[in-house]
Amino acid sequence: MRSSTTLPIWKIHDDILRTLSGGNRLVLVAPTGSGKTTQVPQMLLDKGIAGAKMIVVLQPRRLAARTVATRVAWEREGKLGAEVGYQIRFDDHTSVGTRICFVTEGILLRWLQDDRTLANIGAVIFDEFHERNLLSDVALALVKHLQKTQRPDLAIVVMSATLDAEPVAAYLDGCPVLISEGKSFPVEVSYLKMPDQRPITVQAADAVERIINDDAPGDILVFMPGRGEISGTLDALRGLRTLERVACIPLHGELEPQEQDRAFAPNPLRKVIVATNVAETSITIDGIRHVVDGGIARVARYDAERGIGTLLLEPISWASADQRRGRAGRTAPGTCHRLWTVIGHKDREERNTPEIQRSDLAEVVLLLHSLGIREAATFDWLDKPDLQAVVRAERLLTMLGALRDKDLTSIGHRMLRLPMHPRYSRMLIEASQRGCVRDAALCAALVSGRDLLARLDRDDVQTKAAREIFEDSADSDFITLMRTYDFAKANGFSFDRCRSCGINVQVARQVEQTFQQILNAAHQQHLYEREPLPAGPGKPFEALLRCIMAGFADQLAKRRSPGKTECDLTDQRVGLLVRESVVQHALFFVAANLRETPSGQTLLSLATAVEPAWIAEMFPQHLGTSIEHLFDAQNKRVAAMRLVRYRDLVIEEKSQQRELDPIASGRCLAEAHHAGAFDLPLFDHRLKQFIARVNFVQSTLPELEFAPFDDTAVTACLSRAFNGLTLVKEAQAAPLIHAFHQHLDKGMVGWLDELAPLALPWHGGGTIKINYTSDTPEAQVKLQECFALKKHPTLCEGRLPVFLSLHTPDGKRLATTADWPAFMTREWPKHRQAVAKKFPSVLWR
DNA sequence: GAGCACTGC
Repeated sequence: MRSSTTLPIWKIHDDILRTLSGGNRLVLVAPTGSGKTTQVPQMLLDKGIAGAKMIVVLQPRRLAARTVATRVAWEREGKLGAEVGYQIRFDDHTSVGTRICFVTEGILLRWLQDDRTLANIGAVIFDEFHERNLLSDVALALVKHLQKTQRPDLAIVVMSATLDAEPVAAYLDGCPVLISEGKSFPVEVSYLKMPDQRPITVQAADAVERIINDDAPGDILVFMPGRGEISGTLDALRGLRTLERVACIPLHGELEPQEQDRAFAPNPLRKVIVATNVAETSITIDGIRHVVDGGIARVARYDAERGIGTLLLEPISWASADQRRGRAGRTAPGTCHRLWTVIGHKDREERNTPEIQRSDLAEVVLLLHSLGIREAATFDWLDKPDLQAVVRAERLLTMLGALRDKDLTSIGHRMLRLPMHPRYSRMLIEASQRGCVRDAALCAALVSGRDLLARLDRDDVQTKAAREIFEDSADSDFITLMRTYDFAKANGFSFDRCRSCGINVQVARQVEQTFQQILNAAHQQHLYEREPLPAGPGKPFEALLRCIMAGFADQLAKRRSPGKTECDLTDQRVGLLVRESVVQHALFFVAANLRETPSGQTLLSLATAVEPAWIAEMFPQHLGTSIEHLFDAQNKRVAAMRLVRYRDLVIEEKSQQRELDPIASGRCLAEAHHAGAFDLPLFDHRLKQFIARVNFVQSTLPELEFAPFDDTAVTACLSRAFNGLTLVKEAQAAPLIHAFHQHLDKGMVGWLDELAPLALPWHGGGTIKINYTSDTPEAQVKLQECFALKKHPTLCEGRLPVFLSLHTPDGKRLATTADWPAFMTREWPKHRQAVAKKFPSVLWR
């Protein structure tokens, strides 16, 4: 055996084994360089912790699973795949004798479906758990559940590189926590002295310049949120004011492997690597001594309310910043330059939002159902998912036919055996009915990984032209992808031929593998038996288009007008079809991809043209027909329409003027008026006074129970007035007051005249008019006529005074009063002299 | 008139 007992983790070797001999759970905090990944599984094996069973080590990435397994097999001087093996997608290096097996998270979840008790596994080790991936959270929850129910002998070890172990330990019912040293070097952290408003790219280039001019040796790693910012930083680095020449290298996930290799390869010049989050977790580069941290990252979030994903620029958490800092101390002491202030640091989140709280949960909820867990929302999670997200997942699974009343259906059972999102597995099941399994499997494979086609630069006409040969159908963007794959395959996945069309060869190869795997799985599920249906009179690919619709019917979009990209979706959602889509003309399509931009627009992509009739055939339960009266603004009239809706989205409308309903038509006109579609000249002062008087009496004497007028009541009265009418012209000529009187109970109109009369008797046998349409009832009176008043005039049986607006003989308002006698004694003396002087001909008291 | 980090069966 090639012993590695000098690694720091060996210092707690005895503690680890004592804990696991006495109990079945352990949380192990061990930073990078401790040797935990390679050593802990061997310790468990040599001590016999798992008995004769297998020790499984969960890895978040395929590459890590393979390299670590290789390393451990070498240390134990065995052949890879014998005592020590690994299994990842497309690659199984295990045998009956395998005792330590490194697997990716998806593999363990597959195993769980094949054997709910994991009968041949004695210990599960969760490595890099601090990353909090969706599937590792799910796996831990399920393994804990299993341990508590059928497998108390199963050992669980959660390994985390950060000290933040308390929540996991508490989740595992307060299990022991052991802490190991790492083998890393101190990293000196510095912050901005004050906030800097310049672009982050420029700031980063400045920081790089300072490091170089300080004569601090070693390579530099710069963190940026995305490709745009990376190239911006590289541009800024070209203006570097240093004597030393450096090699500036971009690094992000979309690069071809050989391009990524530049970051690892030795370089005669000092390397300045400008990277996305890949360099935070997935990729480790030796020799980095300095980190420049822009402090922001693109984070995927999921709006469960609307079922739309977003990619947001967000400040990174403390946990992320610490992880990034650590990248500078792997081989020697280093420095970390944070492009934010100490104050700004305090405002940041402590840790990242676990992926389970920002994901579409359809696949997870389906998996849980298959394991007999019907209530995903209240399951025993480390961090609970959003209830809305669970509800949405269940709704989707129900639409897809995988669940019925929360029970797994036979369709659901078959969907579970297919390694893909339930939308696509549903599509495959549909394909088996329509004889296009091959095409559907290819479509699923095409979207299973990274993008097959690289994003086009705005001005890259050459690639754009080369790509147009793939766009031979305007019916689906999937067909374009299929053509692209055909091309790559026909050209033997040649790097050069593919790249000139912007095809990512690596992805194309992966698609080929995925495609074969899916076909095999489909075959095992007997999804391959039906003969292709004879091609009907429909479109080419019609069967496939229908299958795609089966998976995405809830993302049906209706173009607002031909040639435009604005679309209406169900649930009042609105979206824009992306420009690159080939589906630029179809009135209806389903979008396999919905996402929201930071500016709040919903973008629809991966579109497939569909016919409304297909929806009617496939989802009759979501269809509703109704005669509705719609206001036709153009012709200024009511139109009776027969509407067919898929959920709330109108997919068919037909004029049905003969079935016009007089009451509905009147209501439609009234509502159109309320929405401001036309004016009503007969909605005059008299009517407004009537409404105001009723409301006035109601608020002053509520015990009389006058029915007040709000918007709804007004619209109801207008509906009555417009009963049987269809044209705006008719509505405008219709008498209204009677319909408003009917709003009150019989006899109340007369009563109203007493309580809130239109006019009050006045000095010398005349009357004064009362205006009720302002806040309080008010009358304009001549000041000199008021001197005859004994009492202030009132309304509502003396309950409220009329506001008297007192006017001088020239018509100007002098004052307002609700209490004339008081005005006479207190206010009038102040005005008297000036008024008398101005109007000497009047006799003033 | 517009846009995108990273994984995994």
